[in-house]
Amino acid sequence: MLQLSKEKNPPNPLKIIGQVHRTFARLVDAPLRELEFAMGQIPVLALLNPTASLSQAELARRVQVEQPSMAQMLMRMERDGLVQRLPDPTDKRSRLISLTDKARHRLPAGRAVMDAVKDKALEGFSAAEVELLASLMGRIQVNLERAAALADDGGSHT
Amino acid sequence: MLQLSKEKNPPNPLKIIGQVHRTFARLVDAPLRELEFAMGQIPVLALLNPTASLSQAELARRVQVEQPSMAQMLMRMERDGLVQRLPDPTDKRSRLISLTDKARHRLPAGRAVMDAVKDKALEGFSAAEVELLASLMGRIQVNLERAAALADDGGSHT
DNA sequence: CTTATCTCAGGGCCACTGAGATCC
DNA sequence: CGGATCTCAGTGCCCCTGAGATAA
Repeated sequence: MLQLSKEKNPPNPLKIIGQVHRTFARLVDAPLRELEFAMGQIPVLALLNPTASLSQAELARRVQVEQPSMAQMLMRMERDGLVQRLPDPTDKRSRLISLTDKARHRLPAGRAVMDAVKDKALEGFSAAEVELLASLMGRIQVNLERAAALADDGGSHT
Repeated sequence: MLQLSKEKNPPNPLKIIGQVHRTFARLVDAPLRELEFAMGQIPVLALLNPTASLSQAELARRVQVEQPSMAQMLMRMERDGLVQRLPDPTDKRSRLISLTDKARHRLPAGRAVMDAVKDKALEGFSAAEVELLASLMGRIQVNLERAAALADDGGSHT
């Protein structure tokens, strides 16, 4: 049971990625909550910033979420006065989503929260290391998205 | 406003970490579901594997979750026949959690699912790159946990 | 009495599937 | 008609706080 050998288990980056994500989320949650933001909303807010008007379907595509998931999130955001949905003059099915003044004013503070925790996370990293990390993570994301695409339309043909 | 320059925005690894985590979760979710596992349960199963008996509080500490969160997760796992709670003979408050045969039998398959997607994610990575990535991520996790600890007990004394 | 363990109650977020209405 | 857009209804998972019961 001693296992003195220097833990030769191959390191598992995916595992640590999960932990980092959760810890980051926990740190960012409370301060964002005070701005009436939630972490998952930040990408949506960024897409609409400052005066863009996108449809629900378009937002879902960009954030890579199913449409009902996006609908639900926009409901919460509308409830909290962050976005408004205006009828699309060119397509009666669709409504165009845009930021409210409130969201526009608070978004910088939200970004600041995210950045502050990000900076803490990257403390002690050189610019080169940050770039290297981003590059490695980017490759992983590409790999996973390819696998996800295959699972979607390639998994059914047999 | 054109910003033709090749997006010189400093790369943000934390952002990509979130995306990777979500994509990974989506890929792993369906196959795990068939084994009646959920992704968040894997760490718990691993801690109990193969014949450990831990208390709810201990599990919560190890997985870094609040106790009621762990209680709820264990409820789902007990409902699905993955764990059992036996009275702790030495402490009448506590119950000791352990794996059922079913969970023990299926855990290897669950691990295989995780590993397969992990391998896809790391396709094209050299062993050195994997190790490097794990090391960088490990440093981030240390930084974030330090920040979390400060936020907990250091944030109240002023 | 203080502390630890667990339960109960309630809330919030994020994500999904399936079924339908409406409009292009 | 086929396809796109959005809504509605129902599920599931994971996480949290706050308030209590009970035992160490």
